[in-house]
Amino acid sequence: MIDEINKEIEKFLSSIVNNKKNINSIIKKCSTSISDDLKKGHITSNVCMVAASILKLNPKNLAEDLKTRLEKIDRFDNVEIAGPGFVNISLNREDFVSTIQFINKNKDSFGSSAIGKKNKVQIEFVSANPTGPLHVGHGRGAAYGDAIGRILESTGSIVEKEYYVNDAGRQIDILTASVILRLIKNDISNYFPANGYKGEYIDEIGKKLDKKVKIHDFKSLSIKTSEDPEEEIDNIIHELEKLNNNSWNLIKKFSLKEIVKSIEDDLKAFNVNFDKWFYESSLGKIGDDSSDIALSVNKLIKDGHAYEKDKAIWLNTDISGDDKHRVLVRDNGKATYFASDVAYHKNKIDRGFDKLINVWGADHHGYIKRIEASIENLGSNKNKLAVKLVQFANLFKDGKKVKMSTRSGEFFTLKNLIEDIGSDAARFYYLSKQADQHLDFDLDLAKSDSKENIFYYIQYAHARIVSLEEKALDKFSKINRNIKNISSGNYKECDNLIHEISKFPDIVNKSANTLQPHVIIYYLKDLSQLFHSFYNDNHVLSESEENMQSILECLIAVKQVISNGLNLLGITPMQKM
RNA sequence: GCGCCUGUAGCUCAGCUGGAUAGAGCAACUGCCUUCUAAGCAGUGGGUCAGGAGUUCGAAUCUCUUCAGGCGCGCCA
Repeated sequence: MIDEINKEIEKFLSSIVNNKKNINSIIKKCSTSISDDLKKGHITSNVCMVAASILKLNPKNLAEDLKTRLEKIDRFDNVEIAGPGFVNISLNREDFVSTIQFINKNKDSFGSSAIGKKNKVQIEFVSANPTGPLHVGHGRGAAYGDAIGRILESTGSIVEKEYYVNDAGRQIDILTASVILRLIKNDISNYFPANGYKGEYIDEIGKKLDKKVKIHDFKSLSIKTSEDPEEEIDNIIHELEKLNNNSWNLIKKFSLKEIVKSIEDDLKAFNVNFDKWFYESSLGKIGDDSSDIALSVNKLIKDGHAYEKDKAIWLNTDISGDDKHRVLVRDNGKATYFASDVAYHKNKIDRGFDKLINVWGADHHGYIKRIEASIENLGSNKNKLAVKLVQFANLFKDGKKVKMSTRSGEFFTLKNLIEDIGSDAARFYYLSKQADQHLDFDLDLAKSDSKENIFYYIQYAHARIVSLEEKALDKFSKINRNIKNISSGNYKECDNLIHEISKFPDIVNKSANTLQPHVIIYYLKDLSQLFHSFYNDNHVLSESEENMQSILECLIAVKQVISNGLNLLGITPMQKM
């Protein structure tokens, strides 16, 4: 329908403007869309105001001309000029109402589109270090990355979701040392380094360890304490590796596997599934010329973007406006984490994605420019990469902020959260605010049974419709669904609802274009509000059979839209409450 | 010091590719359950959109600036 109007607008513009360029810039700037409120007609356009400002003409005169053109089309009931020059169009009733049948015919696919043009999009998210369970901070990134994955997929992109496992760094050595030290703690008088991982999960891993792994050798560990805790733990790692290299490697491999598995399980419980788990270690070592990491660094050197200085290798990041050059290979010959990341991004680009989306914690924003520089320097376009920052979420319980400290091993894990309020409510609240802004996550609110709890407010609308359907079937045993009485105008109480559900595809597209799932939440809240209001004003089951046939057809469409919206957020609609 | 983000009703937030009277929920006050789920509905009050300047037919939205808050600025990961 809007396409048809747009065509008419184009015809109109070419009848008053000669300059093709002007026409295009007007079309690009103006918007013709479903009106926010029925008082403004079904469809509204600001094209006359935009055209007026570019052409230096009077917007109201333009609107008059456009109005006379549009009035000739009999699918429109009424065309009005409002405010400074808006053109508001009312469709004829049959067209307006037809959206109900359209929804009920398309069911789950209503709202989906092809605007993604089958572009291959890769979303990398969570990617928490595999050194312990996911905590509530990771949950937000998980909910966000997964939701935009679903939204992009439904709007026609081909999405691959990936978790980057940092298994190559020093953190994994610390993890391994922590497991061993806990296992032999009685033999070395309970010693434990300040920077080791202390959570219970460390003991759990130890308990599961295969009996064939010999920990006996480690008992002879001599501890060199140090002022610098980093140095101290490095010494311990070095000693342990020396005592029994074979067992060290086995324990390391096992610990990593256990943690990755537990992360995967937690994410599954959170309704988040990855297509690929990419291991940093698969990028190889800098000393191996055939490894991804060496190939990347060598290419950068060869192309003149990286250079040696003070025995280290630096990347020139000027191209992205980074404030200084960054080290790829340290003066001791070891590659930095950044070098791995450069290789990883090269790997992603080589896999042929049209778009890369990185979901990062907001504390990494200083890292964006150097990655962009590396992408440009590797001969690709930095616009292929979109980094979406996710701010930390503060957790509130009993009105108080929950303190979290990774160091002490005391933190609210994602698993705790899911057990406490459920995966659906957790996802909902994570997504209820723009991702790059601070979120206060109120656990009490998420469990409360008031209207303030929007999660239940929306679910309640869905459940109420399910219940109405059942009750109506009980009453009439069979319902011949049709929209005759709505279509004829005999029954108009649903009009607000019909108008609202017709907005849904636009909302999904907006959410996809801006990568903001929260617009769907706010939309669902508005739709639910209209439904609850309708529900209170109209006693559906006491309507005539003919009215009820139409009403149910409409409410089933409303239910479908709520369900589709929730599904895009990875949330299961409730059938009953 | 530099960079990024934020400042909208008492509170928590929408609205921000410029557009019609700036919206919701909570809190306060007032109504609505012998009928479909009251986890609901209807109503009242509440705003110099942090301050200032600019761009224009039009600014919460764009630009500059001041103030306030958050975060980041390693040969850590």
